[in-house]
Amino acid sequence: MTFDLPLRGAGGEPVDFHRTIHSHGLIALSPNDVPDEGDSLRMPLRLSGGRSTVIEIRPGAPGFARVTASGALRGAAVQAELTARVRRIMHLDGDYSEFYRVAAGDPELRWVTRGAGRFVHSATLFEDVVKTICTTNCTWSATIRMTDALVAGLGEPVRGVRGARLFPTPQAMVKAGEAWYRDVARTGYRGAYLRAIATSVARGEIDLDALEDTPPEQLPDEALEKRLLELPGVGPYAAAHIMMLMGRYSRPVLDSSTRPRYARLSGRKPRSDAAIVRRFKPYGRFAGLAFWCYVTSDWLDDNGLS
DNA sequence: CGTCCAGGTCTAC
DNA sequence: GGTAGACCTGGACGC
Repeated sequence: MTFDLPLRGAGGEPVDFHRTIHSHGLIALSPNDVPDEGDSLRMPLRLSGGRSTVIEIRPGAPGFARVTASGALRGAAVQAELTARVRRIMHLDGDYSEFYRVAAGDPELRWVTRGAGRFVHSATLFEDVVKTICTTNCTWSATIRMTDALVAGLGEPVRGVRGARLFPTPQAMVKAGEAWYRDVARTGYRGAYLRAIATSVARGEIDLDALEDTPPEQLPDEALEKRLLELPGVGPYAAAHIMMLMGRYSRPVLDSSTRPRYARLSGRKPRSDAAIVRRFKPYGRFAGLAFWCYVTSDWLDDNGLS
């Protein structure tokens, strides 16, 4: 099944496909992929009715994304489901016009107004939480190794697509057992965190999807952060990171990668976290996103200060 | 071969 | 509420 999706935000703002799928590195982790030299996004999805597919999202006609889903999928209901999934993955229901309004007056971030800054979500928030844990206190190569092991060992195959697997369900991650995390996935001390989180989700003790679907008016960022910090292995860095992946952009992701990046790109000596927070204060609920765009502005080579 | 540390967090003061 | 020390792992270093 193939269909096109208009690339517009909820506020009518532009969405730059390329900048969106390169918003952060997490999206290239297994089982997702950014093939074709980074021009498309491939992602296995579990669908309703026990079906699964691998979708590929690529640039379509100007202003559109082209979505292709593997397998014998037919009918309006499936297309509606896929549309909803892709809208969530690309966060098309988010309104970034306020972010762009502030950025337009910021010479160092004016480039984002062309449609940058939208965070790509994984198939489920659970997947993004697990992957975030796998980024803590280790190198990126270790993150890749651990997520590869989780998918290869516990992910269900996608029928009809050779080699494709879904990200493991919470249930599968509970079932794996302590020894598997230690000896096979080699997740180190993170294994206990991953199992505990998977158990909470599987038992329904925490409903990540409900957290994501609750609007900020009902669940402000402060309260959301508090809930996330209750998860074992989730501290200030991980909470901010997960919140970004939920479209909650108030918290800057401060870690050993972004702090030096900020120092280098701003051409100033390393500054305190408080100074960073001050710099992006004008962005309000988008302060964390502004910081993220700032420290990743050299990821794509054509982001001159236009 | 030993030490250090990477996209931190937890626990114990 | 703020701050040392421990913590799995494995790649990068210095010796």
